[in-house]
Amino acid sequence: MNIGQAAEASGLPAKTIRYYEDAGLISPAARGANGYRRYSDKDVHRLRFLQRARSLGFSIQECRGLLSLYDDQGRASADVKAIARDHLHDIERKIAELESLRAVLGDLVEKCHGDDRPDCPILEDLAGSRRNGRARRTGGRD
Amino acid sequence: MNIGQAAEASGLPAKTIRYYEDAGLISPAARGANGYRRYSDKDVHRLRFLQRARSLGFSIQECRGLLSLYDDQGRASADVKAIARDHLHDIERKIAELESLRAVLGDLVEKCHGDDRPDCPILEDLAGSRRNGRARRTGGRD
DNA sequence: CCTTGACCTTCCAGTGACTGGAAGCCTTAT
DNA sequence: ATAAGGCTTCCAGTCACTGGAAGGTCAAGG
Repeated sequence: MNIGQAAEASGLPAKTIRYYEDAGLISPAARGANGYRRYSDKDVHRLRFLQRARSLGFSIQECRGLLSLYDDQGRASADVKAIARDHLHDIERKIAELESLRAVLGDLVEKCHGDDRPDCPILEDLAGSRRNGRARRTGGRD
Repeated sequence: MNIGQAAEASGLPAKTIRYYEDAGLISPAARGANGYRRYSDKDVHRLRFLQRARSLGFSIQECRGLLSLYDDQGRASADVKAIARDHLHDIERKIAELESLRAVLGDLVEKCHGDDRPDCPILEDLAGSRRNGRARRTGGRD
């Protein structure tokens, strides 16, 4: 099948499939006499693997690792688990960060009366007038 | 003061300050006879505003809006609140997405025994063998 | 006066993972 | 013949920086 069908079947845009080829995630597709890429069911299976892995938030690098383990019949499941667990921790860290942002922002949004008057606790916080309850940490970068 | 001091005082890297100037977030800094940028306390205050807003996850576009409201004495706090609330909703959407990922991944990680044998529920899931409890949706993009 | 080092300048390239678009070839149907 | 739709390549843009190269400036020390 051509790239369009492979895209349809895998759930990945054709552009993304070409990109994955460029990026070395998949080996260069076979070509027909007209120069079009041709995909087998096996290729599509691999593309779907990628689609699923990406939808779970694995990076391209992680997908590389997962695919190479998938191909390796002698793999240790511990290696797969390690990749997944690392990724899980990443996600948990991001959730924690976002929840802290949500707490602060939710607070500020709640405090702002949101009418046509100009005074606004949100701007006051941003401007660094720290005489509203919330403590301000210096530093504290990612 | 020079850009180094301004960076120190605002918590933003010098590179970022130059970038903000380029991006039109702040007006071009005054220059000394040597061509160095010079910053007043007022400039630093603005930089700190940006630092704080960015640390709350506001995009550059949103910072533009917040700054212009900050400058506008006749603003309506409702406009500030709208920006903040939109951003809050963004954050909440992201949290929800990540939590759903966490649920799936946590499940998979838990199921994988993680030893030196090759069979692995994580890879099975990615490969689309859907005979492990979890239902699979087709589509379901962002 | 010269050097060293820290600081500043500009400009260009790279990040991650695509996405959009231009310019042009291939195929099929009318 | 022509129009459509699909395919090809390549280039640029996204977002918010970040790193690095090449070079100018400044203060201190020998």
